[in-house]
Amino acid sequence: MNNAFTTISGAKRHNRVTISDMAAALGLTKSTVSRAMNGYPDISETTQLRVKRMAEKLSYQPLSHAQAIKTGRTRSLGLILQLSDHDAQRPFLAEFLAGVSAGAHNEGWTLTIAASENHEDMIETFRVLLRDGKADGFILPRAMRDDPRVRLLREAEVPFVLFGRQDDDTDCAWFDILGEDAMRNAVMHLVALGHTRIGYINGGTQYAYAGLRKQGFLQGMADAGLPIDPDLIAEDAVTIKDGAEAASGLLDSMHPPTAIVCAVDFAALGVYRAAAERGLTIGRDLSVVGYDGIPEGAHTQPPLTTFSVDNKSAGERLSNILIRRIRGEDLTNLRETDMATFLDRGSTGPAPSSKN
Amino acid sequence: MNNAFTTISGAKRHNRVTISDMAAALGLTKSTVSRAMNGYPDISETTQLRVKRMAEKLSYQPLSHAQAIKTGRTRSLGLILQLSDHDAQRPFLAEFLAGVSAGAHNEGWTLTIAASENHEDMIETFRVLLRDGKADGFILPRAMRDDPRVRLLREAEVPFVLFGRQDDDTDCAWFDILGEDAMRNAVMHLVALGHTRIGYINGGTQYAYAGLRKQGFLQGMADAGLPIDPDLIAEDAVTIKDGAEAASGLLDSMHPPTAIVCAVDFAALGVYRAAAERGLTIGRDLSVVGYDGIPEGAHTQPPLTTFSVDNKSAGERLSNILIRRIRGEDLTNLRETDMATFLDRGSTGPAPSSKN
DNA sequence: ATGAAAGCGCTAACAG
DNA sequence: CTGTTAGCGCTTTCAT
Repeated sequence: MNNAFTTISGAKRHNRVTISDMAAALGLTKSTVSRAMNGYPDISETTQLRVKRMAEKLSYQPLSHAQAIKTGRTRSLGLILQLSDHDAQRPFLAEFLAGVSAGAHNEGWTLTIAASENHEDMIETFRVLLRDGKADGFILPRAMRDDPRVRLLREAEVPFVLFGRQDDDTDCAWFDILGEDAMRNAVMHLVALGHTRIGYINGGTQYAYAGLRKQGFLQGMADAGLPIDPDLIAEDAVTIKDGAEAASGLLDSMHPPTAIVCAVDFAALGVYRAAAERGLTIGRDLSVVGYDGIPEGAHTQPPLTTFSVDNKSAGERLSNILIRRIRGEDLTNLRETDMATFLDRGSTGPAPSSKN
Repeated sequence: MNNAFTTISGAKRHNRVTISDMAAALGLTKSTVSRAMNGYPDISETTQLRVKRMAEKLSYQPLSHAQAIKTGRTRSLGLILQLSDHDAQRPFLAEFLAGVSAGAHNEGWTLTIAASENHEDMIETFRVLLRDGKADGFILPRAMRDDPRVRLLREAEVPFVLFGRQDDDTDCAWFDILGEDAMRNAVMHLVALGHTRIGYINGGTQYAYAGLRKQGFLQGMADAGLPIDPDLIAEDAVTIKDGAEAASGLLDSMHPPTAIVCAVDFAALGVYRAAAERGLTIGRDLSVVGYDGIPEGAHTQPPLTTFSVDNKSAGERLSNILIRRIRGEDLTNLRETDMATFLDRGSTGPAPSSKN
């Protein structure tokens, strides 16, 4: 261990300002400084201020590891990415991470991430991160209807926050986008254009969002007084391929739809593929609405109408909620939501040729 | 601070096995255990083994914060994502993270990531992470020809490893994919099919890869004895839009190419768009080769011929290199490379109609 | 309202 | 080779 790097990347590289420096500079003891920094009520207002000003001046920031050794907390958020998931997760990952990271950074926290290949792997990763105190709490993206991560963390009494909902969300803080509203609005939009035969391609059924979005679609149809044709509803499409297959089913049915609503953006891209194979022109023979996570620039053919989601601000809000929970606020029943943004790229009514 | 969560997520949640437990169980002192665990040579083979066995048995793992307080190192890799970058970074991010994370995890390390919006932001983030000892070293993705991050870390004497090359790579450990070979092979492949007018759309010029890949293309042309037509070479295309614009230029030139090689996959998708606008059928009127980062499932129209990159194993190797550097190995001049994988999806020779 | 003192889990001189 | 001792930077009783 006695080589160049040991010293270089070793301990007291840049003589950091420590709590002792603070104490000396202020003529107080370390313990007073500590309590003042942590806002204990038994320290006088005056001292609190004096200490905090000095911290500012000397740019003193308690070393999180040193704190962690006593408190067990390290000011770090954990995020475990599940990669066995379908590709759909990928396009918005960067934005989402940017948000989470920003939210953490603003409060002086950091983000520890790990990727897991499968379920056992994931559980194991959680355990290691917790055992070694690498994360004080977790952000759980892509909530599943009955999420095993939730069971695990609930039982371990570790703070967490969900991106998405739960069938049973007691004691869960969550944030979600109201995809059901988007789906309902999609229907209304298409109905206003004159469509009456509207298909629906749902997303991954193990996820909470699928049930909700489907409800939104059904609600929209009901609101418009349109009947539901089971032949025009497909489930569980999360990739382009899935979407293409589902769309093929709908388009080849006895009575094909003039418009298709997709719960997942990738599925919408699949609809394009299926339509092309059948010589159908999107925007004339068929209208497509996609719920959007794919960043604008990554689209070859963006759905004509889309509901885009601000994944970055979602990440930021999730960070904030989690940090507050870890700090001790009782947010076990916090529910926050955001709307997807409507974005029309020129969808049209049903083609005159379509005879329904 | 005195509420439910303080205790819950607080310190000695699960009574961890400490070095004292080890010492007691072994009838040794903490210091001996410590040195044995760290493989100091002044501890007898026998003891080393005894200690390590016991660690295994009790599943003792030194608490990284506690170590960090003395050593300054926390067994954590840093990764700062630059988001102002173009979208191209996004599709392979998940795979890349999976790799980095796996590489870290295998050695018992963790991954701390942060996102930065712009350059100042990034520098600031580096400083904070270093000052607070949140990362022992950094992985720098998307190496630029003359990378400011490299200057910063070199000067601060902090270990790092580059994904990509440097104009001046003295004292830099790096790993890179041989994109230049892929480009050269792309040309040879097209030439073998009978193409002679081959266009080239290069990637972001500030990145090291652009110069290299272009060289590879030129080399391929030279090897084939084909002349270079400057009209058939475009620069700096990293998005679909860029690619479409560049392709438009080439296709509308006096003497359009029968095939186009793209340094960046997104640009290849742009070529598809431009071709479609001109009524050209890919695979008949025009062949396209793309250097691939877009995961298979995320393609609407994958380039006919592609060189796909294993971003996951790249991440893994980068982790490993960095960890070894941090541990003190002198790898300042390590250069590792990998090949892109050739993947033909049925590209064809020039259309008979094209008269050149 | 503040200080003194002990200790968190670990490493690292210095002895012997 | 191993034990003794002294911290690292911070928090936290317990006094005062």
